[in-house]
Amino acid sequence: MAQSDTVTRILDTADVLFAERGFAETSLRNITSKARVNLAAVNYHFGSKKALIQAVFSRYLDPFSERFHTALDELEAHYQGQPIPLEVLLETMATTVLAVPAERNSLKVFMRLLGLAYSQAQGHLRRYIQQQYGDVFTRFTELVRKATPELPDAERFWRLHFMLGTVIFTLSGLDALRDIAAKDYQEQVTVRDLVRRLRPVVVAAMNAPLPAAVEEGNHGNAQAS
Amino acid sequence: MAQSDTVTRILDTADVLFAERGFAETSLRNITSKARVNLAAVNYHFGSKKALIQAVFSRYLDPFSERFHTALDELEAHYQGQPIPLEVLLETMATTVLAVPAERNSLKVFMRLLGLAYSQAQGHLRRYIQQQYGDVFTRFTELVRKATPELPDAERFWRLHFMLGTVIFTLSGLDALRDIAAKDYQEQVTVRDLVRRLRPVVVAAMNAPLPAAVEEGNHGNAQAS
DNA sequence: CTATGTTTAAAACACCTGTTTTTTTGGAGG
DNA sequence: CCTCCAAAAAAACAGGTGTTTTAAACATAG
Repeated sequence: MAQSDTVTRILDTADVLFAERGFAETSLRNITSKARVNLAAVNYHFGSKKALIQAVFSRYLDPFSERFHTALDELEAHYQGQPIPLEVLLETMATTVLAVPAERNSLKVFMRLLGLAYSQAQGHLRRYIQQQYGDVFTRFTELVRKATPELPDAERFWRLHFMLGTVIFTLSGLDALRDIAAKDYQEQVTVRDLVRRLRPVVVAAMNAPLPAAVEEGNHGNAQAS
Repeated sequence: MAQSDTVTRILDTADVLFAERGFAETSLRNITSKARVNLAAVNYHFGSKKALIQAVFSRYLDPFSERFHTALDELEAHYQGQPIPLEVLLETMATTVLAVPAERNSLKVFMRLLGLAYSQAQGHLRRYIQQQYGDVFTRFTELVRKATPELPDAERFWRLHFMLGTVIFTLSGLDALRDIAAKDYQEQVTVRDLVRRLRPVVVAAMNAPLPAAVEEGNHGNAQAS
């Protein structure tokens, strides 16, 4: 066996188990026993469980960040300062996202981690991601801004996050949704199929008409927080 | 103190903590100590932690289910067999969702609980919800079906869940998004404001053109699962 | 070969988990 | 008064958690 075969086996197993059961519900003993590796190996090689989770995370985000940067480089070179159409930008992002975990079937882990990063209340994971990979996202949103000049900044911000919610929710809860879909319709969906379905929806959502101006009157559904 | 003040205090504390940290990350000792209630009270009054989680859900879903049924009754009576417009259906749902947790500021809790129910892999919560409240959802989707007759069933199913993801992600992670939004734009958004922004986006997403038919060729982005 | 430093293995550690059992409390009805 | 019983409190239980320590195996350089 190779020198750091243990590290790889831990990462691969953790990857699968995190996706199946979540982070808190997956114990180190679960991981190490399934990976046929000693329990102490995790703390030896990674330092802590939290660091293991980040390592699993980096294995997705590092290649994604790199590939997405070069993909955007190519796009910008091709369009030479002209605004890149929204469809092209979205397509590029989808392609890059799907290309990263193509070898494993663990797009779900990627999405779940992303979802966690946002939903974690104290938000230290969010800040870590923002700090580590924020520049790619900033670059992307800037290109989206040029592609949709008619959209107010705040509106674009929210719509992008609306769509982020759609993608994260759908792909991270894919197994659950697949169960429901399989019961009602016979169809067995693939991720490719889902992306095909997402495309027109996202484009239409981004290009939706602007919301009506705010009314002053309270129509009976006030909500404090 | 009233007789079952303990029960209420447990429920109130539990749903705040569940929403903040998730189910697995929230211990009974966390709940009982913050609620200033004895640890054994949870198992005494609810039977188990799992039953407590379901009780927290019921406190939101029972009133929601009831109100939504009567709201749909009124709509059906008014439209007398004619298809109810999609905008009206969505507006009714939004109104009902916002009406339920109006007394507390816990729409976030509600949304986060729903999101957790979907993302929890083992899915016992999801099955409980489907079993307990499936009929309201089925009734609603049936009305949506009549409102969008041109949409294939599977397509409508997925688009409804896309939008569910948008709403759950946005409202459950509202604090995080508000933080980001407040930093980049000065604006301080309210839930009302967000619903106003969501409306045209959701409508446009549901009415988006159908996706292109599947191509046979592999364009280099195959994805196993 | 012997030393050296890295990786694995086994055991122990301190703590936290949900649940159960035992004990005490505090009012009702007879 | 006293019994009775639901509710609360305190304590114990059995098992699981992440992490650390101690000991053995291993490969590699001198």
